[in-house]
Amino acid sequence: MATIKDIAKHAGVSVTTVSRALNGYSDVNEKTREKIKAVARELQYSPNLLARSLVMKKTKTIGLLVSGMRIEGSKDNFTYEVLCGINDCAGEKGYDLILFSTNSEQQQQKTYNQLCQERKVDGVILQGIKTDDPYLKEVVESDIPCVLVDIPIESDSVGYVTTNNKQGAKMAVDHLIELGHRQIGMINGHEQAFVSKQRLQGYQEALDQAKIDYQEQYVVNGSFLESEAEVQAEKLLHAHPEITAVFCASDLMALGAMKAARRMGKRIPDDLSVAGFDNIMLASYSSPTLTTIAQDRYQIGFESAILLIDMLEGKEGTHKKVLKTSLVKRESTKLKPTRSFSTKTT
Amino acid sequence: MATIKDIAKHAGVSVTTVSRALNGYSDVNEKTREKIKAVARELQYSPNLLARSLVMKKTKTIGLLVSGMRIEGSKDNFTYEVLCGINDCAGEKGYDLILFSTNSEQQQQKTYNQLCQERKVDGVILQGIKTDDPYLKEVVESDIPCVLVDIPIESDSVGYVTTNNKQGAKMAVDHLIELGHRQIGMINGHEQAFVSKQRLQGYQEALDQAKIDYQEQYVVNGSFLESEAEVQAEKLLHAHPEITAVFCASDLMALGAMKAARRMGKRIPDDLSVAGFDNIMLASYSSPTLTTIAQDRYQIGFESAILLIDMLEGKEGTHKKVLKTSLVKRESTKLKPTRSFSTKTT
DNA sequence: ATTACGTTCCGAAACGTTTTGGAGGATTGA
DNA sequence: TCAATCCTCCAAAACGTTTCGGAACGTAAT
Repeated sequence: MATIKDIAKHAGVSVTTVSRALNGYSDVNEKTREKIKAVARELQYSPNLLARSLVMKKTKTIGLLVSGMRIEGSKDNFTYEVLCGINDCAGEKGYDLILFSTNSEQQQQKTYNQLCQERKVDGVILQGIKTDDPYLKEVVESDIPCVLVDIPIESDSVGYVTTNNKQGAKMAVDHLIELGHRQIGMINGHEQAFVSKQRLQGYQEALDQAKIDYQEQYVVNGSFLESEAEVQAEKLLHAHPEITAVFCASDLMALGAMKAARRMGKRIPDDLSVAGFDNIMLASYSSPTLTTIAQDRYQIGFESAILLIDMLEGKEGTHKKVLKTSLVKRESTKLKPTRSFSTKTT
Repeated sequence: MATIKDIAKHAGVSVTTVSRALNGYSDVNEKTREKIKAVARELQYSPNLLARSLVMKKTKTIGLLVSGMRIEGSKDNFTYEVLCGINDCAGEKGYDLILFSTNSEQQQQKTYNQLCQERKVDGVILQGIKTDDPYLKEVVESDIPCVLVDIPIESDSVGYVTTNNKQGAKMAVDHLIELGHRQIGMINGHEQAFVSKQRLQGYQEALDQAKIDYQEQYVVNGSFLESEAEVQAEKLLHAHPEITAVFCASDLMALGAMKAARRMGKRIPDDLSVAGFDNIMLASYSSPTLTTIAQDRYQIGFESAILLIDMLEGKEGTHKKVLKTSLVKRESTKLKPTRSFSTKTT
């Protein structure tokens, strides 16, 4: 409630002096600075950031544009964990987060630029948008600094953070190959996701390296949905009963695939090995527990915030960060059964 | 970039007229209004909300003070799902959300009032704070409109949304009693949570109604943590081997309890029935799947936002909302085994 | 005595809006 | 014809900051 004017009046100085005193400028006598600080404390003064931002043209605010802020996101926790990372980093560096709800109609009504300019955010982090999202084009054309999660686009004003999806996928498939599998299916996400392309590349590279021919019909799309993966897996396994292992581009889809397999009377991992991607919470609670590629969603968020804030504060350097993955071996993958009775698990 | 002044210049009118035209006032000729709108479109004008808020003393922004915004929150998804609800409702009503990071040091450095006054939020929703949190006192003393999640405090400027915890707990225990159990333990949360008190009341009421004596030593605290619940459950079951069923104040703790029981050689549900509270994702994926009390976290968030916005817009009426729960029967609870071989499941 | 400089302060403009209190002209009613 | 009313429009103040340019004064150097 108390403004800088009130302080000026009480302390018998000008508003200029109050402002400069409170902001630590050197051209104010220490005596009067103390006096001013005392008055400020007494009046419970807290600066009006709106007014400050208006003149400074900085809001110390970063916008968060999340496309998948829905309740279904509860299964994997991608959005939430990324958010935690962003929040922690932003908090450390003195930035506040403002959430843009971009659900349904709003998306059409206000353009990306309008959203950002109205609220005057210093920069933006975008998560969960698809490659064909109308926002994406706006983002790269706009000159508002922004960081994309899982979309590899880089320019003066846009950077990105992602996991090394190709390497991760390759690790998963390598693991299946090591276990003796040669007929390995893949359940991918959808065309509108960069990560899908990259994970497919990793899958192909692993096969290639093991001198296994890539078979297009071994790869189906499950839209990153458990239910859709279930039906696609069933189709796939029916059409190609020779498949003994399947790599899924997400854990959720792996759970769907396991459901399908079980319904078809295939035991996991004895008849079919399944590997996922993400290492979500459920992966360690499902039965059997799921072998998967771990990606650190919290760190993705944290690094995104670091990257953005570095950009905002004019630090030079590359605007991208690619995080490592790791293989988490659990129960859902196993040595391929051979005619000789070798059924030892790894 | 373009301001109201630019539009005024281009359209040959005053800024007053531009403002009034764009905001739909009636004292501007339709012809000139159209002209102004056209110019605004052409210049890609978007209003500076900072400036507007400064003079209007409304920011159309609601603050979100979340205490448990940590990565562990990934297991139950309380925070995330509440957030989704808030976000959706706020989006519908034209409010944006600003996240206050209140981690560690920040908490001491800035008071609740400072946080809110600086950013000039219209109102606040608080989630995950404990009854002994320093913020809580500030909240009730402050006159900034706010809504508390799961803390039943009501006044002119503060309201709350919560689940009917007592009723929910009673339903769970009623269910166990119906299954024939008489020795029923409880693993509660901790003293700093209102919900713990309420769930304990529900437990007691159910026992009371079934004419079962309440035994203090049958109730232990697991701090809402899976690990802590595991050790407390083990102690409890060791000390009182006659217990055949246990009601846990959260699903996470129920999972911990099941782990403990299994390690002690008790089969679930054959030797021990376990019921939880929350109906988190994991409850339907664990094995055995968990009988639990469902509470709608999304709706908690949604209703919180409704309540707050109603308060902000001056709607009269009560400032509280208590949501219903429902019992979800799954595999972890079963008829108490009797001497006669009746082991039919419900 | 004059100049130069350092310290400490302040007035006023600026940021981009909304809103108050009218002004000017056209229309209407008597 | 005069007054009242309506329709359009506008100048200026206000919101709470920061910052530019300089003022006032004292001290040190010449």
